[in-house]
Amino acid sequence: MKIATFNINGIKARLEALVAWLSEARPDVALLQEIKSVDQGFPREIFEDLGYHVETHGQKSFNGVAILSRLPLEDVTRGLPGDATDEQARWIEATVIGTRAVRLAGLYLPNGNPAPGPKYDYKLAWMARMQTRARALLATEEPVVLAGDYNIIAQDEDAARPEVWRDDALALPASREAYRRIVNLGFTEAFRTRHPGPGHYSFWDYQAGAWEKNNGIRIDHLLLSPQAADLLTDCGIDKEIRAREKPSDHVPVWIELDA
DNA sequence: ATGACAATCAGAGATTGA
Repeated sequence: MKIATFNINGIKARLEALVAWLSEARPDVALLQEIKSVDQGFPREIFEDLGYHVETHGQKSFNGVAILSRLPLEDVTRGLPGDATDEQARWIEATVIGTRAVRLAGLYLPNGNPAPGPKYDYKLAWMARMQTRARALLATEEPVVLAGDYNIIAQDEDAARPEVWRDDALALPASREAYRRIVNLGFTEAFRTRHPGPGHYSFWDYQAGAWEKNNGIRIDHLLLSPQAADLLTDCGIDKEIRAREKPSDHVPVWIELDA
């Protein structure tokens, strides 16, 4: 079972690029972030025609997450628990049924800039809520994958120029600590089990020739419960699609599970 | 210190992103 996470930065703007990547990479499941569309505006028929089930949790203009799956999905839930007043669409869960069932969460973690400030407070509060939900999912002792745009540079080696991120919400000590509190519940960060060391990125800014200079950061992650980590056979980043026409500023990160 | 660049909504330019 191949599971990918991809911040597409707008479904309308990314339709052609997304369809092309799906046709080549052929993930069984694609967890999408920043669809920037309401549910009714998501072009679900295009993906259904490609053989995907489509589940969305959208919002007008901003945010929005979706799951595309060639395998059946069950028990779909929308929204991160813990704050009934939170109207931002950043979390969707579903159980995908392969040779065994895997619980998936697709997430778009708040950016948090500028820090300090209300947006940063929201980011840290959101991460505390995510920690609570992650603990509950771990307690099921089933394969669980938490995948998405974490907006977290976990270590300096995850940035080409770590010094410019030092005071940024993506890399501040409090951000990294909040991320580690989630990981340290007992998750395995999939990419680092296969690819240690610097120079691996999942985002390159549109500005100032960041792609051409390989001035990237690695902020898209897949966290695996112990039962999911047991099933991991491969992990990678589809870096090359960043060089195509009209790309997202993020690229897909994927895992292969024996499930 | 600012803006670069892109997407959205709207129909200009503000807002958001990372």
